[in-house]
Amino acid sequence: MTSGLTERNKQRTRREMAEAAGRLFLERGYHATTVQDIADAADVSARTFFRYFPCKEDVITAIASASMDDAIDLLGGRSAKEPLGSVLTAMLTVALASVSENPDPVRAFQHMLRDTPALRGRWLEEQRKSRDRLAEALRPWFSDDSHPLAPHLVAGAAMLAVDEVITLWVDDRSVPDPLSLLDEALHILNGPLIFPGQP
Amino acid sequence: MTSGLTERNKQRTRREMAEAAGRLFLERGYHATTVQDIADAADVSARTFFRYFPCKEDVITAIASASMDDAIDLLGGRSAKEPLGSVLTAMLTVALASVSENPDPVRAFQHMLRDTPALRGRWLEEQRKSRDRLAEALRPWFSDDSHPLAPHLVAGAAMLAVDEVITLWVDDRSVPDPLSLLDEALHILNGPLIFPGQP
DNA sequence: GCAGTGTTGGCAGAATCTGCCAGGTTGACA
DNA sequence: TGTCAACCTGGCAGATTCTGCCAACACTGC
Repeated sequence: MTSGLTERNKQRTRREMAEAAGRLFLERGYHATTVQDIADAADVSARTFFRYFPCKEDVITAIASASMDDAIDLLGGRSAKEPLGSVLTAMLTVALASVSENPDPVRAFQHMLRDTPALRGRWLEEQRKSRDRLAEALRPWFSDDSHPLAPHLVAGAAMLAVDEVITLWVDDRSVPDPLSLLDEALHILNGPLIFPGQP
Repeated sequence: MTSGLTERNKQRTRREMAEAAGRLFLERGYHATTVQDIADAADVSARTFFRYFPCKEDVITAIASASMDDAIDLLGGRSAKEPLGSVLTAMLTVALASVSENPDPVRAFQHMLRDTPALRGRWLEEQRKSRDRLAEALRPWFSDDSHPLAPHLVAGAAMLAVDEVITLWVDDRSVPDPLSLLDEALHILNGPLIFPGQP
């Protein structure tokens, strides 16, 4: 059963390890945190850690996927008759919600990511997976005779906008509101950006 | 001296290690290849390997950066008076050159990458760095009063097109020519893709 | 309750990565 | 050409990451 005690215990253990890892990485850095430290903080053995995550780096993906998953799930409840632009902006607003709500922890986390190549790679890979899932979720908004790359390009453009907005926002404290910046980015992407003369 | 014997020996050692690693990864897989194997194939000690690359995964970046670097360097010799579209297509043609010229090794390498999360992360990180370098190289094509995100979004869109084209090409052997597919992707990105109604 | 399945912990061992030092090679100068 | 300083290399010890194995325990379904 998916709602049995065993399953709930596993989810709890997984969540506790991910939270402990995120906290310890922020406190003392990735390399200064051993798997034993994370296991101790989550009150399990180091051997159990590797049963939940293939390697130490992978614990970051449990954190990375969470935010985007909520946003992508939102598309399932939307009708394909709504304009693509509305559902995209609604989804990206959800994706940026945690950024607007508690900016300081997000900034610290992004700085930690930037300074840790081992984690950055996994983070980017998780982003890449979210891009593919988003493309799949957007398929109902495209007709059968549209180009096979179209959903992937739209999904990629959306993820690109979020990525660049966050990148700018993390280092520039004068950026007032990530959401309005995102809106500007989306409208630039919507215009003729490769061949400026040809609309 | 940058042209001394010592420097040339170092470059040769680095190249031999990268080539040996790429060959061994393809032959027997990433995890089945130890650093000792790579060092033996390049005729150095394992200790020396870690003097050239911070970790085993990083040997892949020496291969990843090469292709895009040539393409981006091409922008330095172009005038900012040329249309953005022309220089972008010229650059991306260079970037896809090795794909068109020897497709089979590139396909095998991409499959190996896809099946090896540890390498995929580093590959994506190198792609992300190339994106930033490309955005910087594109700056002359943007006026001072254009949006600060504009070069980054154009660079990101270009890299996105290449990425999705290669992803489709790797698995679908019916794709005739990656270059014409790239052209289609660029024109889709150039159109109103987020808000289809508003050009 | 009881058998069956699945999860956990501990241990041994391989592989990755680092600090350290001794020995050899290279490059600059006389 | 000879000498010295700087650098590169190899080897070793040790910490950490990650895996295979087995026994003990907890949960599930009857």
